[in-house]
Amino acid sequence: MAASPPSMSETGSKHHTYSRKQKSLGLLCSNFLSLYNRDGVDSIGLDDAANKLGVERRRIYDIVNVLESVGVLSKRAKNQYTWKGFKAIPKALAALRDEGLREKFGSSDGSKGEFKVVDYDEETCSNPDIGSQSEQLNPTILTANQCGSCHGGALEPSNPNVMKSSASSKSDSRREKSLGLLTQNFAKLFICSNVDLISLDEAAKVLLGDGHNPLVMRTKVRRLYDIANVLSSLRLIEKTHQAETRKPAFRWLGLRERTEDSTACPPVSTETKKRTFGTEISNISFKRNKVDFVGGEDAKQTKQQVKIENVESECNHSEQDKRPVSRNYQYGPFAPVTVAKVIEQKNTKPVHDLENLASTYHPQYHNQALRDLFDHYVEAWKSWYSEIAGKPPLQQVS
DNA sequence: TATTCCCGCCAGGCT
DNA sequence: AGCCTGGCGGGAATA
Repeated sequence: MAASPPSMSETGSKHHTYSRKQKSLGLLCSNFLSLYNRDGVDSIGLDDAANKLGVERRRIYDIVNVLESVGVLSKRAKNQYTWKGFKAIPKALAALRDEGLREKFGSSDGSKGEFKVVDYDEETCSNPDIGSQSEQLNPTILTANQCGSCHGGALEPSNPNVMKSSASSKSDSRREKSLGLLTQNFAKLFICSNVDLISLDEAAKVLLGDGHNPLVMRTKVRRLYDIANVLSSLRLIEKTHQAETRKPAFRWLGLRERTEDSTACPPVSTETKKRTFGTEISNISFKRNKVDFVGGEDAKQTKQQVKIENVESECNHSEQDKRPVSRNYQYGPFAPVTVAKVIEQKNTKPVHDLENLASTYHPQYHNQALRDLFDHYVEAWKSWYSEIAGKPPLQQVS
């Protein structure tokens, strides 16, 4: 349950303590995005990011890996990443979808919203999975069938059982557990199937196949939390609850929205949602039990329980595609200094870029629904861009 | 009590 | 050898 914000926990009343919310990965990610999502940014140094954000490098790696897996960044060299920006997301997602389909990932079994993770193989790769409780999580079913067709990026041939020849099975094994790959597979759960809502437990099960043991599951779920936090900052997903069970779950937002007019909705104030990442204080490294002297500042987020139920109506955060965090983003006391001035001066991206992109990159889905979906994405982005382009600079909140 | 997820150890790879 | 990466899981904060 992490969903609702308690009210008082982090208020100043807490003289003491450490509040994990202030150091959440999601918040850090939001700050990261705010820091670099602007014109003129091309490369990002990890040290620089760590310094500016006041966190250790280790945390930056987590963020960067997830962002890279959805296209926002790409690695340029050691310690250096290239900022691709949000505009790269549609393409990255489309590629994932395409790839997932090729892998038959998430092919639905006809019935309803269920995904069924492939018995991937069919010809080349035999289904490895499950047998061994040997412990190793069976390399994700998803990746397993990438043999051969896999291409660079985070998607690599994986399952050692399947691709046994590989010399570096060790590093393959490491890679197949990588946060980046897991992120992509997690995203595929949504974009390659009609699943709209899934709990991290379920996601872990799906991603692990059936032969999971509890420890492996637990670890995987922890990672999924990390990923979910970052994706939430990107507003690619949002946290809600499953209707009946009330179990916490994540809903895919993707790039939809705005299609069905959501103009009425208030811009997604990042602060309206429960533990929405990205709204609170920035990260800095205080030890867990150290005094939390920033406490009071962010307290104000009185949140309301997420109204999950009305899922869709949830006004679509028209903002979502408006791109996350960057605008009306709030920093806490440790906000990167450079950000404030920067935020307001970024918003003009030519729509035609999008058009080019759309026309150059128009995957040939065999399935009409998918084609529509792609077009849908593109439209959403176009309107977002044009909207921004026509607006005066935003104001910095706080 | 269960869920969420920060934190930092430490192994593997690279320079 | 030293630095960079990043998997991993303990255990504390939160719900």
